[in-house]
Amino acid sequence: MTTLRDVARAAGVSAATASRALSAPDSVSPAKRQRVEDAVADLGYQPNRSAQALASGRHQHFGLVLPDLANPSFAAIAKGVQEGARRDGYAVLVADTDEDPRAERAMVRDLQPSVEGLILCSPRMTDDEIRECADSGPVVLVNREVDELASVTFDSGSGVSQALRHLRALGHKSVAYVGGPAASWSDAQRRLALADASDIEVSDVGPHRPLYQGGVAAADLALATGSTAILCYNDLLALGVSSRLRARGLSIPTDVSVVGFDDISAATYVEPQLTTVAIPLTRAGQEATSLLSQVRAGTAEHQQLRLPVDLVVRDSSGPAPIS
Amino acid sequence: MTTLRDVARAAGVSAATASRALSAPDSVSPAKRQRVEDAVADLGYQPNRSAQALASGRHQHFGLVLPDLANPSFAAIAKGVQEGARRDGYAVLVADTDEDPRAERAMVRDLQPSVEGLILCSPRMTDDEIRECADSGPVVLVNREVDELASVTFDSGSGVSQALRHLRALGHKSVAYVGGPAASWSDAQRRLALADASDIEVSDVGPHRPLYQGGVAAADLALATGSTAILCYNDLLALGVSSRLRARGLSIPTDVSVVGFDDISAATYVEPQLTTVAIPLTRAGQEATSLLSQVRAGTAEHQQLRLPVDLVVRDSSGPAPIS
DNA sequence: TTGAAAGCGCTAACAT
DNA sequence: ATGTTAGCGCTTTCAA
Repeated sequence: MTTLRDVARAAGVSAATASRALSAPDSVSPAKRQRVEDAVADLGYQPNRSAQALASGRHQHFGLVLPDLANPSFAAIAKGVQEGARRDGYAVLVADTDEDPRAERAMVRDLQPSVEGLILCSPRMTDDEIRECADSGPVVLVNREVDELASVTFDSGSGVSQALRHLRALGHKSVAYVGGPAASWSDAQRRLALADASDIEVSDVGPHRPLYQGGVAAADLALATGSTAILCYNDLLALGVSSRLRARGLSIPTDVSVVGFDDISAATYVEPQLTTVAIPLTRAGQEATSLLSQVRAGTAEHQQLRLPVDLVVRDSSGPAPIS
Repeated sequence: MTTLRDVARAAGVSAATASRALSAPDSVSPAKRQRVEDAVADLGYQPNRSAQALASGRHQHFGLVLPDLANPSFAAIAKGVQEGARRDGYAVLVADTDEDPRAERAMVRDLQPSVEGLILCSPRMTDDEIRECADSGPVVLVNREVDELASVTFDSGSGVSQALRHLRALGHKSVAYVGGPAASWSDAQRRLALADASDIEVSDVGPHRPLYQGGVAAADLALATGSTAILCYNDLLALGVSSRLRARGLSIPTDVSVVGFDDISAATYVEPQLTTVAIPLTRAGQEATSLLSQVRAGTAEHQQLRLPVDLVVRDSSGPAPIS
């Protein structure tokens, strides 16, 4: 184990100078800086991160807490967080809560002491719990808004409107909404926008686990509403719905139109390709890290970023059947 | 910031006793232990991880380096690593290399000083580079084997054999192989098994990025070989191949059979559902953490775990067309 | 610009 | 079982 003292000794300078040569090169004479750099290379010196962290109070770690890494939407956000963090010189501690709010709370507590800031992705906790978390350290929310806290969200309202206008233009007069987790903020957002819809009848099919199997289960409920179109909380659900519908002998979009949310890549793997509201997941992850840096700097106490979303029309939506 | 000294003072004990009360409760009298626990609760004490790490040399962090978080196979492995690590009381630093071997090398170097061990998932580096990494700290490989290093892999050979037997039984006499990244160890393994095939003619369609688009591009090449079946390096590729084939007016499995590798969930979202070799991805992640613990303990220097795989027959494979 | 010195908060001998 | 003590390796005042 070669330490900074070894480097300093080899370079014939003090430990302090060696430290400075590495962290603030301009505050050291070129000659000594060079000697230090050479010594570092010679000895293959690797700074001890724990010691740096302890002495400086900075560990260059961000934490990311999300409900499910295997969910492509969250994976995409995680990827964005990665990129952003790396760009800013941070490493990312990832915690997967398996959609469990209790585990979420616990993991936040575990993580918080070892990171400089936390990104909570689609947290399932209550607002109050989230506020508690934010009291213990810098926090940025993704896909959720809580008063006074920094967050990156998506304009779900606009997404719902775009989807509804699209369906209305195709002649649909009724749409069933297959909801996501009851505790989901973005699901609530979507319901809000749905409630505003005046020119189309909306039937709520209730909450579902935001997974393919949930969609399979929801399909029959949605169909029973007599709606000619089905809007889903996310693509996984929409994929499940489509599959079950086809299994029941219905044709998409001839008999019923299906629209999802997220635009995960699997949306284009299926036949017919899924019409969906595209959400800039990866970008959200990147923005979240930038925001987190700002929150730490006190520059963006409670900035709420709302990213635009876009309806991507593919083949799963078509004219309403002539009744 | 409340420190252990504060807790000790509040509990009327020394810092050492407070420390012990928390890390080795049995080495402290029940009375004092209780007082310490109360003080911790009262003051809301959170240990400083950096200080613990510096003093003890253990930071309770594992590192996970993988090519692409957005790839469902790697996400599944990451999820397993998460679970395993958490079970063992470790947090996980994740680094996404974006399939870039250079980035991979750099990230390993960055990460290594801040973790107690590294899990390298499908590394794209050369064997020698990997050995270098292993010289700087405990390392476990996933989906790759290097002499003398601990690893968790899948029995690709058996997977290929199972797929080939299946196709052979269906009357296929020729199969095209759509390969993965040229630098991929598991791709090489599959090619090895393919070379052993005696009762079926194998055409190699060359390496491809292991993504849906790669499959779309590969489909025409595969078809041009005149094979009646196509085996793909992974499901993403198989999905892309299937899609392109359908677009060209071919029917699966009537005209051509398609078999993938991995059994990602999207394999069941599509029509026809994909016949594929199921790989215990999440389990591999868990096993990797266990192995890493053992490697650290010196208990499993170079254990090489090879997990069994299973052909899952669905609807994308069928009898060879009558020529 | 440089070095000496004082910790950061904790753990781990060691002595009791 | 408990307290005392001495660091872990680094950063960062403070003086020079």
